[in-house]
Amino acid sequence: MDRIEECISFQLGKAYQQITRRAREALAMHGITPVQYATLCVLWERDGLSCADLCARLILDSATMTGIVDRLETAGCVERRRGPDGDRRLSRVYLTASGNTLREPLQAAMDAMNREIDAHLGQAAGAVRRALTAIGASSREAT
Amino acid sequence: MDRIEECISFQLGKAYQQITRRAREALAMHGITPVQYATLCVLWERDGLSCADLCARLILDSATMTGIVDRLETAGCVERRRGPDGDRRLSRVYLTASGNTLREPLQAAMDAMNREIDAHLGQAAGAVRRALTAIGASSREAT
DNA sequence: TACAAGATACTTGTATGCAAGATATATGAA
DNA sequence: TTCATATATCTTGCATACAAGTATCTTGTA
Repeated sequence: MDRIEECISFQLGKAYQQITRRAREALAMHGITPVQYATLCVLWERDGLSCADLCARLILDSATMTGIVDRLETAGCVERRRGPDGDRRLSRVYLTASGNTLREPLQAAMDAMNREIDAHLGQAAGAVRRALTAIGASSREAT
Repeated sequence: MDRIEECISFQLGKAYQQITRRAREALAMHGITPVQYATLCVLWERDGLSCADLCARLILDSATMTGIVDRLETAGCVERRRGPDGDRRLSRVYLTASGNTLREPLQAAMDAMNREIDAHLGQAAGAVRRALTAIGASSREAT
């Protein structure tokens, strides 16, 4: 394990870097970043989630989530609402009309990219997906 | 591809996030970050490289490299030297005694982690490594 | 030689990502 | 009721990561 290029942690990081770069380019014309897309994705599936819900789903720190929602709100894609009735600590995140309009083009772009990666992997795609999911889940419950 | 968890780009990102977290914990006692370790790794193999050499090897932006070398220099692991003889644009990065002392414990910690990941992947390790390397290399030359 | 073009490192601005802590709110026990 | 504790979000500080631009130096060419 002398050369850094032979470390699986390095290989994983560079693969991630490359995919992120391509996603950034694919989404740039809409002014959305990859992480912002992931956040919108969860909201398209179920609107009005709290920041804590989004953090759990996207496996992100609450400090990171605050900034992401801040920028999505500034961009006019979502808005925070703190219900005067419910728990006033919670700030629920709701899609705006603009946020919903982005769904079709963004999902089309990202689906195309993900399909391309799968095609690139060929028969190994299933094994790679299982391996990545296993690594991602490993010892997260042990924390 | 409705749920973000099913996108390979998301799975890749979360696997990377998990590995980075473990590497950060393994290196924290030495005050070194994962990227700083990768930089030292390259220098242990060949000392006195320029920033451009390090950028090419680690596939990083020169702006990122400046900050990493800054912090390694502040930590006393390396020092920059601009030869009065050679190309004065170049600033070569040299390991200090302290930087060399870190080699054994850091490589031991990271080798153990990488072996653990490989063991976790089992028979799929080879295919996963090849897939990650292929993704990492894809269309980088096309830029 | 003198200048255009390229290379090298650095700076600035923005966006994650996490650690640590602050603030406001809710909830349970005494 | 009242206070300790827990929760949800936000703030601050630091470390990547990249885009865009700057300053300095080198080199090829007229």
